[in-house]
Amino acid sequence: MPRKPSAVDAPLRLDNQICFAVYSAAHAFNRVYKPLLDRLGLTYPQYLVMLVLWERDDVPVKDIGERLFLDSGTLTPLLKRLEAAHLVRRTRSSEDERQVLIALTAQGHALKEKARAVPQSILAASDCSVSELVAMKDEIVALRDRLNAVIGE
Amino acid sequence: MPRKPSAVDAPLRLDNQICFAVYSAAHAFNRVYKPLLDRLGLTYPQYLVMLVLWERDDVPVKDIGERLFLDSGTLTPLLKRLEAAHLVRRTRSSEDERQVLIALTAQGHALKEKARAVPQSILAASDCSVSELVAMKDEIVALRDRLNAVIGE
DNA sequence: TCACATTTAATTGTTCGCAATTGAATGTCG
DNA sequence: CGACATTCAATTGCGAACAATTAAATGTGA
Repeated sequence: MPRKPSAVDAPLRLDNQICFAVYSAAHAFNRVYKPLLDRLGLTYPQYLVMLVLWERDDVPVKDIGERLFLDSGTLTPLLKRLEAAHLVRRTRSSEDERQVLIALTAQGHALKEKARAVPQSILAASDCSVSELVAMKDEIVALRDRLNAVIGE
Repeated sequence: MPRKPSAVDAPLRLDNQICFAVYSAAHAFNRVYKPLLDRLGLTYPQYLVMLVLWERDDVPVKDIGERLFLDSGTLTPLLKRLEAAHLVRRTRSSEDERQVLIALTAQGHALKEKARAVPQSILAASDCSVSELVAMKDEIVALRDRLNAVIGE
């Protein structure tokens, strides 16, 4: 009969790590998105920033960062690349000169229409019902929020 | 009464993206792991490599890559850093000189004992029962595998 | 008003992650 | 055996991600 793997080692086994499940799923998503986003000329993090801006633009960098859990060290160069691609404009706020406001250009707004094809393709690749995906998403968000609550306490 | 948000925009809303749930959960995990792994002198991806090697070492780079879904472009420099930290040894296989075998040093083996404290802390931070976490992990792995199946077809 | 703390982006340096390419070793087929 | 393809690791270049620091603008309290 097959030898049972040591029980004391179970907590350190790779396949028992939920963090690795999440980590590897994130990379899998990235690889599925890649060819879709190439057509839009966006990377995946850039796509996330555009999602935020398509909901509401003319917002400070900080707001985008809070929404995506990213800091200026990540966002500043990313936003400069979006500016170089003529998708956004970066302007100092006149009320508070510490803030840099990010606004969509006409091109940036227009890209939203091309982007509508993306979620459909992702749904198809997930090979899963919408309701199942929504349930999973809610569970993962709840876990994420519990993890974030522990940070900095 | 509050205006209902446009239904056509729902698929592009950030909070409806399961990919963003996964992406942001992965970053949240990373932030929770950071202080724990700092004590071991490891980054999170380095920790994953060590988990693989603690199960079985003296394996080629390729095997580690298949296990973690990473390629040599990521692993080669990472393994060189682990070697510089005296946790692994990198040796060309004599049977097949294309392969580089990764073996743990005594220090690398010893670090496993210190690492046993990590999963407990993560479980506590998750604020969730083991059975719930296992169920979520299995769902996420199944989704990941479906996504990976779509890639390259 | 003035010293001081806080906020906001930007910058620097290190480590991933991946595409694309290279070069050496090995396999395969005529 | 010999041309050819394949495999494997390493390399290069670019774009995140984050810690730590900096600098400027703003807020606060004596």
